[in-house]
Amino acid sequence: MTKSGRATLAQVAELAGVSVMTASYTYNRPERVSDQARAKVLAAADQLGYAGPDPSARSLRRGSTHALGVVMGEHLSYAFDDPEAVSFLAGIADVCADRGYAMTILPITGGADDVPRVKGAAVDGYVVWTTADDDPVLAAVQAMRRPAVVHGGPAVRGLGLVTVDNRAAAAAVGAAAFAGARRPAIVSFPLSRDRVSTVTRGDRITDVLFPVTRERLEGYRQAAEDAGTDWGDVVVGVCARNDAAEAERVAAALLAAPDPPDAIAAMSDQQAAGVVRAARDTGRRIPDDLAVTGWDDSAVAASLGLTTVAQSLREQGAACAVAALGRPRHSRGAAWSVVRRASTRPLSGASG
Amino acid sequence: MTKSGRATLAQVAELAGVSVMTASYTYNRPERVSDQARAKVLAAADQLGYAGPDPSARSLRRGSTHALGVVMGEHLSYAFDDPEAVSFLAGIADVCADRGYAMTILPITGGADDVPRVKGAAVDGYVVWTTADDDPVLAAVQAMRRPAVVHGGPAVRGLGLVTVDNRAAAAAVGAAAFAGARRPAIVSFPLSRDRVSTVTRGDRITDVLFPVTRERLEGYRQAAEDAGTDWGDVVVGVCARNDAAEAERVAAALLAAPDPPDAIAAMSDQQAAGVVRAARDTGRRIPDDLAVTGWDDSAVAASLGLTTVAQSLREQGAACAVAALGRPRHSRGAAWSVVRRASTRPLSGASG
DNA sequence: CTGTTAGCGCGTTCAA
DNA sequence: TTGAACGCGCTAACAG
Repeated sequence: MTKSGRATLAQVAELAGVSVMTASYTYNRPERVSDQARAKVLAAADQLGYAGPDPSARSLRRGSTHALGVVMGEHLSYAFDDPEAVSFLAGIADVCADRGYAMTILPITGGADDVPRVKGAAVDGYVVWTTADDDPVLAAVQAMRRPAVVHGGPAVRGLGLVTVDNRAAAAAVGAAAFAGARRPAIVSFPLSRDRVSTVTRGDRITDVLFPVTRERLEGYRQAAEDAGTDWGDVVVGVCARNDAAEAERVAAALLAAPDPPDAIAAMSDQQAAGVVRAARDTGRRIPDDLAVTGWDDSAVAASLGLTTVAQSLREQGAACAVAALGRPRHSRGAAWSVVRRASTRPLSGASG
Repeated sequence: MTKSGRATLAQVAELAGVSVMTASYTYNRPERVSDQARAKVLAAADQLGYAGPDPSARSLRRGSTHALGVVMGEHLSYAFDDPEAVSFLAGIADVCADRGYAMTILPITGGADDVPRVKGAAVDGYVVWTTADDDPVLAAVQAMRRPAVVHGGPAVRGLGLVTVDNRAAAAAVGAAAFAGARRPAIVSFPLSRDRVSTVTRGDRITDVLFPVTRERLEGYRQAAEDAGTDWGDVVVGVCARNDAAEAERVAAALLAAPDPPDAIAAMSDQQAAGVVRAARDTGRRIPDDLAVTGWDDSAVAASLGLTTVAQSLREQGAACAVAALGRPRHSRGAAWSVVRRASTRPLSGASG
């Protein structure tokens, strides 16, 4: 036994009276070892309480860990509070379980030691959940020179990217949200990692560092302008997180303003659910008094009858994992579609 | 560079014109190296594209990985479909993020190679999600001789255990479920890992290999007998998984029987939600025609007004992680309580 | 089928 | 403050 109380393969071999390689083969290529030798090795291992080759030593020797690193952005524990993030993880898990890879979720907290933590994890590749352009974790992943895929964005040189066309999807669902509306508004994800929550107007928004948020805002802007409203007249409630409760508060604030919106495009079904609650609390009917759209087509969208963007985070997670375990290819273009339900007004026939 | 295209610390040291240890100190104890030497090392590292010490080599040398292994039982991807399991993972994530540990979820599939997969993961300790007495993964974890904690059960020699007193909690919530009932029934988790779904009676159930299921059945049995019903007269619908849709089908079957139940105790709020749907579909009022109880006090319990057992899987996950990262102590006795809502009949004043 | 050699990349130890 | 040697535990490659 070593000082740590753990037996080594060499000790097992010695006790069994065989060479170390015979012992190693017993675990790695049992068919190449005589039954007799194998039995001796296993008996010795049993006697010493040897549980098999040490995984770290094996990884060092083999040059691969059989583990996929997952970087969930900001604070790790939030990932499990966001149902869409959980779907994404499920997709990764599907692939990992299938290929026998461990799924190593890296402990991001938003603090200064995120980078050493990412660099210190023994993994063969990385999947990075949507983050901001200036997230230092991206450079850390890039520096590791292993296969890596970013979900959502930003695009990073050398890393793969799996995402839907957020701008086009936002324009499409925004068209449904803002059809026949005179005062369109937006409930948005945060603009940058400092996650300040604020109410502003379209033309006062600059420096959006989360690419997903930026692209969706661009799509909504186009939809608003197509519907005849200036971007400067579109009120945007920016939330700190993707969360129904906060969206409800922000929506309540918007609806209490002197010139309240009659259509709100949110960035997730969670947020849209909060908007719906705020609308009901102020006695508004949906969609007549307020049209609402979400994003993701989750269970809550179906139950509330929300018009939304359907996409499969689970499939996207799986695609990320597959790419990160092989050659990452830039594969812009996950599937999406707009699901029209009763939370929006009918589109007017012609656009003129 | 090595053949794998990756620079080593030795190469960095050579290029920088310093010894390997100076380069190593640059990364591990920067304060012990002169600014000058450190600058040379970092410049060389930059030039070679060296991303820092190799995690596997470092783990081997240090004897620790800074990663916590998580074994989620059966098929890994189901874990993300069960909201309570996700809460549990969130609790583990809280602790891991706090202590800078990676959270390595091991790829269990229910197949023969689960054991090598568990033994092959480079982790410092294990948290094992509730499983069956005969799950070979338990012996594998035990053989690793590292700190390990089982959630729920079974109790394994040498491993910690974090759980509520399922028997007592089931007896308590069962008392609420079966108060004033003449034909109590149960919707149960699976009995063993083969997960057969079946409808049976209490006295025909033997060999329950999932200890959590077994203990809850014992508690429900006590509650049924206290309410004056023989265990042999209690119908038990066994589901293959913890899932609202399956519970709904099973409940529908129970309710369609000649002598249908007037009270159903389920084993999760998910299941109870399915039972509620089945009850509504057959025009039953709750609790007058059918009393229903769940377990977990999740969001759905509140929204449906379910009487249920409150426990915090998140806290239990955190407790498991803390124990698995330190000395595991047998700590039976996570907190629980019964939350009474409108899905059950009032308890009769006296018992007699 | 079994053994020998030679490291994988790093960090502790001890000496300078 | 820096350096040299050694081994963490294992396995690929090559004999025999």
